[in-house]
Amino acid sequence: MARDDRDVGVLGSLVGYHLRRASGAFAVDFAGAMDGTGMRQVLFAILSIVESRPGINQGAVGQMLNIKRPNMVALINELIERRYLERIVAPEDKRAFALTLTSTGRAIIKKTAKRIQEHEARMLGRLTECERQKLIDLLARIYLPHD
Amino acid sequence: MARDDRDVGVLGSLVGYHLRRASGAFAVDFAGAMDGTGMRQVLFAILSIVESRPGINQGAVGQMLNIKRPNMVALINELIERRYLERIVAPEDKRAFALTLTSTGRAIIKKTAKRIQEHEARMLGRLTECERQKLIDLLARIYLPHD
DNA sequence: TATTGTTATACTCTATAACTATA
DNA sequence: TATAGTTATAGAGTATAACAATA
Repeated sequence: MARDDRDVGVLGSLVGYHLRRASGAFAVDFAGAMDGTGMRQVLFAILSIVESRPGINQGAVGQMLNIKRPNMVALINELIERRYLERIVAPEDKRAFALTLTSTGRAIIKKTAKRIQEHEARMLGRLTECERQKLIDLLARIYLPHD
Repeated sequence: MARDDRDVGVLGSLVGYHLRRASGAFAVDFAGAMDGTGMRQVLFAILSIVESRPGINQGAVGQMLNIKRPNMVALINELIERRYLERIVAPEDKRAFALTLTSTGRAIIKKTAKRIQEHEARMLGRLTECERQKLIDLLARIYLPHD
């Protein structure tokens, strides 16, 4: 039973509510961890995908992250302006841009990844490693299409 | 191991990323479930708390939901204009408003709560009841202050 | 015709500073 | 002086429609 001063009514039985709160808490702590770097959750996500899939185009990145194409434009421009990404016209499709990390981009990933690991450890301090794994498994089964 | 066409790099090992995606998926499906009602996650959350704690003031609601006081103003106004909430000057503190549900407010909760349960069942179709409980437990341990 | 990236636009959510009225 | 609510405002995030260049 919830402590009386935390009782939120029927809300407390809804997974969607707790997801929203936990996700918000992560976002706030993430922003704090990135203080002074200009890094944001969505920018790190894009960089991570390009690192893993060099030459990918921005539409494909957006699809993987569920970001609409018009909203990708400013995000990619921002990463280009910061010299984290390079874009060249894709040889096999002149409509698309092939994205790759610059050395500056690799450096910012390395720098921020360390802080992000600390941030994760801070947020998950009351979970065992087993629970952490189970949490990722449960979350992925919520939002990923089934196999 | 992630299917190759879903590989997002280091991102995939971060709880914060999966939380963000799962929370986003819930938000989208919630909005669809509320189609035509004008209900939103944050409005339902406020109504649920007022239902559970009649006479509460808006600052206290905001604290429970982690909503800044300036941002509460428009939300409460919206709920008042829709006749879901009433506010009276709190007898014991003339600065504050005591919030209570109207009969219309109780009706919209009843109507939407049914659809929200269906929405939750849809989103959690691949989790057992045990996993659903465990998920709430893990999420609450992430964002709630420890006892 | 369909797709990639783009522009323009609008709405929601979130955050801070400064005000008012009460305490 | 501190607190409850308010106003004004600005930055993110997110959504749709329409366009140019290319497929």
